[in-house]
Amino acid sequence: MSRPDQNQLSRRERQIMTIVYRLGRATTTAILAELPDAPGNSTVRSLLTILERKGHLRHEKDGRSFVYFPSVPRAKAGKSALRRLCDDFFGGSRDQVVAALLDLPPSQELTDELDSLAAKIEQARRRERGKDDHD
Amino acid sequence: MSRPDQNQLSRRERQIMTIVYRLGRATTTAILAELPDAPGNSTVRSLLTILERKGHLRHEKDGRSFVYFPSVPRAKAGKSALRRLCDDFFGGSRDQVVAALLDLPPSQELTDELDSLAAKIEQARRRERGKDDHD
DNA sequence: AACAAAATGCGGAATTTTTCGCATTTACCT
DNA sequence: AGGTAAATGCGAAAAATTCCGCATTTTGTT
Repeated sequence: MSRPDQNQLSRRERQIMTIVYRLGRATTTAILAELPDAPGNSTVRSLLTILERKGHLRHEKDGRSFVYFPSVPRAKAGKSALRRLCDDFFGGSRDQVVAALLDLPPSQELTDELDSLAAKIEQARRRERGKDDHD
Repeated sequence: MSRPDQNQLSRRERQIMTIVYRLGRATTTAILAELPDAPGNSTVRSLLTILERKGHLRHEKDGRSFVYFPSVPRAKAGKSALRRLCDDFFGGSRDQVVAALLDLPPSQELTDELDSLAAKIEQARRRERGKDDHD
C-alpha cells in the first residue's frame, strides 16, 4: 500500500537524485548545470547535504570539491524504478514494457540491439527453466 | 537540459498522479486509500483540484462524486516515463533495460510472457528492416 | 418535497521546501 | 609560506506545499 521509494523525496531532492543517477558522480557545479530553473550554488549544496543526511547520497573529496554519488548503486535503483514503472504504467506486465520499449525512439542502433536482445530473451528462457524462485 | 516531465510536480502531486495512473480512474476516496501517510479527505481534494488546474488531471461526475483520470493517456505517459528511466538509469540503452526487466522478479507468468516477448522482438525486427524513420 | 448522507469549494493556518548570504576553511600556485 | 580563488557549513528568510474545518451544494431515499 505504501511505497518506500523516492516518492518521498521533495521536488528538488528528486531532481537532484535523477541527475546524480544519470551522471553517476557529480560535483555541486555539475548538478547545478543540469538542474532545471537552476537556483544558486548554496541552494544546491544545501539539498545535497540534506540528501546525504537522509542517506540517499554519499560523497568523496576530490581535490577541493565534493563529488556526490548515490548510496544505492544505479543498477539496483534502476531495477526498482523499472519495477515501479512497470506496475504503475503497464499493469505489471513486463511484456507491455518491452513492447513500449521496442517502439520507443526508432534509432540507428536499435537494429543492432535487437540481436543482443533476442539473445538475452533466449538466455532468460533457459535460466527460467532451471529454477523456480529467488529474489 | 531541462525536463518537462512530472519532475516538476510536488511530492504529493506526484504520489497522486502515480496512483491515478495505476488505477486508471479514481475517486478522492480511492486515492486517499492508496496514499502513503494518508492525509485528510479535504487535503486530497485540494491536491486533485490543483492537479486539474495544472492540466494533469481531468474529471467526470459519476453519481455524486468526481472521478479523476489523467489527461495524458497511460500508454503515452508510460512511454515517456520509460524513456526517462532508460536515460537516467541505463545510459539510454534499451538493451540494458530489457536485461534488467528480464531478471526482475522471476514470477510464475514470466515464462509465458517470454514467448509473447520473443514474438514481439521478432516482429520489431521485421518492422525495423522495412523502414528507416518514423515517430 | 423534505431529510440525511455524501461531496464539493473555499480560505487561511501549519509545515516543509527552497533559497541565499556570509563567515570560514581548504587546496592550488608563485 | 603567503595569497587567493574556490569550496564548504550554517542559520534564518521567503516561497511553496500540505493540510484541514466549515459552509454549501448535490444526490438518493422515504
